[in-house]
Amino acid sequence: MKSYDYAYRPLVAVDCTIFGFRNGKLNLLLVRRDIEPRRGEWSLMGGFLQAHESLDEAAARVLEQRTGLQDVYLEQFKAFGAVDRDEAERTVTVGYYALVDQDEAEVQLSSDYAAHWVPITDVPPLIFDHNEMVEAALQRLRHRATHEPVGFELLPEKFTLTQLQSLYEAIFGTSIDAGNFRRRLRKMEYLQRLNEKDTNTSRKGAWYYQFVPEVYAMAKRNGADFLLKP
Amino acid sequence: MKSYDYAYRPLVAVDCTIFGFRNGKLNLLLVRRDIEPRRGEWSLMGGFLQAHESLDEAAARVLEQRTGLQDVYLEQFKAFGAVDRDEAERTVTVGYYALVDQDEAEVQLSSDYAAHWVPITDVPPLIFDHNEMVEAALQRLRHRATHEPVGFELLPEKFTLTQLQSLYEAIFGTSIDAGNFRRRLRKMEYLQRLNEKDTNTSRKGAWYYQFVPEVYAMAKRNGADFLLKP
DNA sequence: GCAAAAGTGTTTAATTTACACCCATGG
DNA sequence: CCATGGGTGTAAATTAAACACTTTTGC
Repeated sequence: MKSYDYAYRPLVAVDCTIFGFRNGKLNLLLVRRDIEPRRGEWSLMGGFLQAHESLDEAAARVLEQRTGLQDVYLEQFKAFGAVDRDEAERTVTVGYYALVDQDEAEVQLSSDYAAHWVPITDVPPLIFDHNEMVEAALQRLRHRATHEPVGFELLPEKFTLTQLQSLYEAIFGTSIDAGNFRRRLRKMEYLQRLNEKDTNTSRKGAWYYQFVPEVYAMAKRNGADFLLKP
Repeated sequence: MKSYDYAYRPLVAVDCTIFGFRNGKLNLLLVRRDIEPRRGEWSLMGGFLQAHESLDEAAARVLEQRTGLQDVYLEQFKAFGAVDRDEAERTVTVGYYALVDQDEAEVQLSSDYAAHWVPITDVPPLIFDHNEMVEAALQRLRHRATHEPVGFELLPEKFTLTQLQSLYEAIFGTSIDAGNFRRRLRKMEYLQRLNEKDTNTSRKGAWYYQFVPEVYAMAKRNGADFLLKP
């Protein structure tokens, strides 16, 4: 039974801004667009909403179809609805950003996806309003990363505090005092030090750490909250 | 020239969570729904996106058509896209919240709009996922109000510091130390004291203040930023 | 004069900041 | 033995929290 008798139905899409981290740089995963118009130009990964899925599910599906990645951190950040934003046909799109472990992602990414990582500091011109979307996604990521422990999604399971600092410096584009940064981390019981060192970058070796979601959940229930200002 | 050959086109709507402030209470403007299904039940103000307008424009139009209000603060906070959120037909809706001066709004609101203010602490069951939307809008308002000077949108042009404090207490549902609150405000040059007192609530009278956007814009360029934690 | 809201000041504790310093080790 | 990244400690400065205090004025 239909009660709404409106003719106007725009297309609805989702677009994913996919962040990765490697060698101290925050990166973005872009693809060459494979349909007209603008075939071959740089674009975020997107797709149209289907009848059987929610927006969140659509974003996860697009991500999996195009990269093979599952169970990644995904957050909606904004809907974009300018009349002419898509030159071919009116399309309202909902922007999501994803945080992936770039090392792991690389394994999944088969070459025919035509996907490429580019540093966030050097994003090429993208189709439509995608550059604007990237900017909005980054802003949201910055905010989320200061207030919630989502940064870990960009790192491997095991990471050193120096890596973590480097990540935050990349996200915020600033440099951080190592002493102060580490002191704050030391108070977070949900950051568990492992009995293993990373000896790749120094003679002394750096302890590996691990984020333990269960401990964080408990700390949160007790009123503690995550805060890492740049 | 159409390049996309997809059949699935959901309806796209916008819904407005309208906040007002009166007598120390943060309120929400609700309407009785005037179409089936769920005719007569409490609902946010919404409407369908039209061909010629952006999402932002649609939200402003819906607000004006239903309340007569123009030039109000409107911010998009989230898109909602669960498959069955609207029982009649698949509809993706984009949530906006509005901040209005309730005194001014009351003048505009003609009675046949069937609109009613209810305190945010006592929101009745709403249709579909509208209660969830209200919760999300409130969260966003709380965040915005701590980091940007948007609270003033809920007050008349001239207001006292006591009113401002009461507003923040209502937004956050906490009580605030008057001394500390005022000390922080004293440092904000863009809060200008007028040569006029409000004598309605005390024998001594309280100075009226005014928010001066130009001065704030300049302060912001110089790196100052607004911060009012609850 | 006194109640009650408006408004100021002061003391103490907690955080932040900047930096100096020690540690471990492969070459 | 020393250069280098890893890691700790601390003093000074800033900010936040709690609360005592003064001011004004209609009744």
